[in-house]
Amino acid sequence: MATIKDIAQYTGLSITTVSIVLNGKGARISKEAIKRIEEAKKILNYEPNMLASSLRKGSTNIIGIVVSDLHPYFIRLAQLIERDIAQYGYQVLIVGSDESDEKCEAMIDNFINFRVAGMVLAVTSGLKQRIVRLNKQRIPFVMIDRYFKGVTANVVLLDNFRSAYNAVDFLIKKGRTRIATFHYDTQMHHMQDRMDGYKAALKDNGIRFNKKLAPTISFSEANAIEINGMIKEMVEVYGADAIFFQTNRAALPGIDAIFNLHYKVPEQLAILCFHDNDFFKLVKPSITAQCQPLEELAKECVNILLSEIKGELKSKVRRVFPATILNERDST
Amino acid sequence: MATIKDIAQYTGLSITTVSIVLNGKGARISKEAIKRIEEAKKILNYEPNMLASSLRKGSTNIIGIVVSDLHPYFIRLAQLIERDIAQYGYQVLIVGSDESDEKCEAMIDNFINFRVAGMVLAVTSGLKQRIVRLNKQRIPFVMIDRYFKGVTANVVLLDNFRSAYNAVDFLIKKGRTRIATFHYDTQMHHMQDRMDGYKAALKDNGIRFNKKLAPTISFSEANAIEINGMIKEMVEVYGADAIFFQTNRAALPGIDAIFNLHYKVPEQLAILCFHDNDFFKLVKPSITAQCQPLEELAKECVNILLSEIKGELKSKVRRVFPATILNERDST
DNA sequence: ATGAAAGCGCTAACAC
DNA sequence: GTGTTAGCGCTTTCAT
Repeated sequence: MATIKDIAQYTGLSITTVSIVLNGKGARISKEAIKRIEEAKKILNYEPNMLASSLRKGSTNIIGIVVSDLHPYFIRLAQLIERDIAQYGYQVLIVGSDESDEKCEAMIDNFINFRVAGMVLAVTSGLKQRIVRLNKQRIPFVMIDRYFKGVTANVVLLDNFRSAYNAVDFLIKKGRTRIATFHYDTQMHHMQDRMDGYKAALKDNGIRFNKKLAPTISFSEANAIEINGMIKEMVEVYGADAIFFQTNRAALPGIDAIFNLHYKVPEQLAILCFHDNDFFKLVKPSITAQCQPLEELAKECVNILLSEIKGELKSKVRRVFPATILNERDST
Repeated sequence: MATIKDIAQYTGLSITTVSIVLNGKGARISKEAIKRIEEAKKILNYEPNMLASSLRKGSTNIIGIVVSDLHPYFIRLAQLIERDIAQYGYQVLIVGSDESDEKCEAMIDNFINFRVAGMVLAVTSGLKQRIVRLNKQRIPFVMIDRYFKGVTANVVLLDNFRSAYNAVDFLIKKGRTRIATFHYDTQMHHMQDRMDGYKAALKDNGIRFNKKLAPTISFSEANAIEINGMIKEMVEVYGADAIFFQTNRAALPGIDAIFNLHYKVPEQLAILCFHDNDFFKLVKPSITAQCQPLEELAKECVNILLSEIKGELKSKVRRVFPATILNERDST
């Protein structure tokens, strides 16, 4: 593949001149030289080698995003981040770890090895030590949605406690008293916050927390058969009159189960999901869900990242975004 | 950030020795040296610089995937490709062009600038010349799903003609005679193939093609209001008794419209989609859709890419995958 | 078993 | 306006 050296030889100019022109800093170079260089570039099918230029410059213009899963929520977030940060000349690359600690860590390492300018991380639960080490490595990064207690780092997240609280409170105000949910077998604080919000809303409304209405399931995978059985038990044995799905990974098989069991929604059983989805308005009855302030999350990520890259950030930032609005539909 | 030079200084060994050990080729290096190097690596928080090593080696281990849109179909495909090609030591990076020619071309350029080992491309319609140039640049790549007539390149795709043919034939066998669809305003051959399959199935069953039942809409964006109006006209003016959605971008607002218009599905109007979606079985009535041989597509992509990278491919390959199976549900 | 040195393609400080 | 040169961090050939 052609190099600037080839262009220099072809045009009879020096490497420097070629480099200056190719980088658009050709103000002080003669029109004649510029023309010849542009011509040679086309003819030789020149493609700049970012490995070389980034190595030399000591940095890339890439922002690496590692998310736990490539679901629509994170894809959308990445697109918003991309849109915002493109103005500053950065490109965005997104990878998904499938909730695997090993993959997540490997992906972070890969980004570092490629000397990305910064990272946005929605990490898996086992990454605490890696995040601590990231700080030592002085690499600009922002955690998103997920964080670790006792670890100082920039973090941007939803108010998971408040969102869950509001959701459950909403159901109670609608007259529901036996609100079921799934408890996830994870150490991730964002999930614990949601569970705490659920419990707090019950308590503030004088309803006792009932463990039978919050059975534990796997966070990283949804076993449809297991979920089906649990829902049947919640409703038929423990009299659940509403289900609050904290994740869509469980909501999809869950809603499928509810429909197959032919419970009357919302009369017998109300449904409310933490995250919205395009299809929730298509389903009959349509599903009530919360909608997240993704734009603000993205904007804040970009702000923090840019300050961190420029070295303007004196101390780490923690931003929590207000509880989410409810898209009320037929299921509640 | 620490370099191998730092490790060399710290351990008192040479750069060469450190490099050999860090690359796991330390068979001929003393245990003692290896131990000291591993230790220094931890203490100094060393991270290899891929920019430098790739520059030196002349290649990266990255496979770049550019897709027209980050929807579930391509995400899934990318995951399958990743799984298959990881065994050969490659990593996968996926980006979406949002059906924009400029972004698509810029993303390909970026990958080339980073000297990816190969690319998988589902390009936008204006990229014909760029693909021609890619061939000249001798970069290993495989086109997927989308291709250009008259351009020699590796391509792996669904049998779009056959799939559409089978879908429409299926509807006819079910007794439908006035099958509507949307015609897309794009030059992409994969879409034209689908349209041709639609027409051929009608013809083979003795049904005349009716332009009123195949109005033209934008390929890259779905205007819900426009689609709503068109469906109303198809059904109420031109008596459509079935709709074949060739893309899910149109299917989502389309199905929404059908439900809102309260047509009886499938009695009055049958629905069939080219691509499946997790939610199609949740919707009432559930939506019949085709399912694509994604595993095979991914596997073939990987095979071709690996051969191309190794330089084993004598001539370009074109692989068309058999018509897709139908997931029959309540909407037909 | 270990080291010296060249060079991958590029940028930038400096010289003319 | 244009050229010379050093060096980014690494791998690899060739010595020792």
